[in-house]
Amino acid sequence: MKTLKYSRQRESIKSCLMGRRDHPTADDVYLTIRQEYPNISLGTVYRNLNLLVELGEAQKLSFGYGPDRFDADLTPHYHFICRQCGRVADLPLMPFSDLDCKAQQCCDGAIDSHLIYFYGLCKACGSSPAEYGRLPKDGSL
Amino acid sequence: MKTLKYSRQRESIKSCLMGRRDHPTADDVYLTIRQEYPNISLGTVYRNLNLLVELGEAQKLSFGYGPDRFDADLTPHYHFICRQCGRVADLPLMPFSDLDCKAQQCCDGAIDSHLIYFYGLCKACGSSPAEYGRLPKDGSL
DNA sequence: GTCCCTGCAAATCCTTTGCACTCCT
DNA sequence: AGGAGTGCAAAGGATTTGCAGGGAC
Repeated sequence: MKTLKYSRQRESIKSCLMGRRDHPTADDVYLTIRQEYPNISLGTVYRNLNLLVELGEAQKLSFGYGPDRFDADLTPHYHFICRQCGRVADLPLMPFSDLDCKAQQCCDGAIDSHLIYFYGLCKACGSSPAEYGRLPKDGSL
Repeated sequence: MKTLKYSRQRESIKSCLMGRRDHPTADDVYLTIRQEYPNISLGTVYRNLNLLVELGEAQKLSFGYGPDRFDADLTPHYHFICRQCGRVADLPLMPFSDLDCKAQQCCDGAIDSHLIYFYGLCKACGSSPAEYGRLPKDGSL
């Protein structure tokens, strides 16, 4: 088992992530941290974000559109993803505290957590559905 | 709006996906289809899998470990992912038919579906947790 | 004939990794 | 001193895309 050693960069990444309610990508975090530590590298950001996830201090959100997002908000909440513009929004309600227990009953392994993603069209996109529902190619996630 | 035109490849990809209960990656599908159409290209497989998803005839599963998976089983069921070995298993129970409605109440957009991922350690991995819970580097997903 | 679809290869995007060096402890 | 963490750059993996030719309608 490895021993964790303090690093300013990790501390900064952690507090950056905890301080925002949007769902930043690794690159978003990188751009922010760079204001304080201009020499930090994207690799370091990835390494530390992954570490935070492994330590259970953050969640990684992968919902199928664009790069992964990170979320330090560990209170029960779920996410809504717009199929068209890719926007990610919190859904504050529904603390399904017994969901893991229910799932456990039909599962061989030991469940410790779950993630729920809701998909649809956000208000802005609902009136103008794209062909096939394809996402735009620009980075407007 | 584009008009769809028939193609043998798309038909084969679709029936391949509908015929299997595992959760194949694009490459898995590619390797299978190649037995029937040795000249098919991976790009075509990706194009058609994405098309099937856009048409609502398949789901793309992105849960944060390894490449995306595809699933043509649209009946209500959720997935369990082993944090250590990356195995993906169906959880047959829990048809939360009212979940979208509940979520709709705290959401601006128009929800049309949801995906639930349960995480934990599968039976085989449960007895030997990895350091930090890191996944193995080999492709054993 | 027109336009969609394909195969191929190159390009792109995201993420991880090797290495030499630095910073904690 | 020892070893974990960093910056940099290169590598890696997954997915998309441009283009010329082939197939559906």
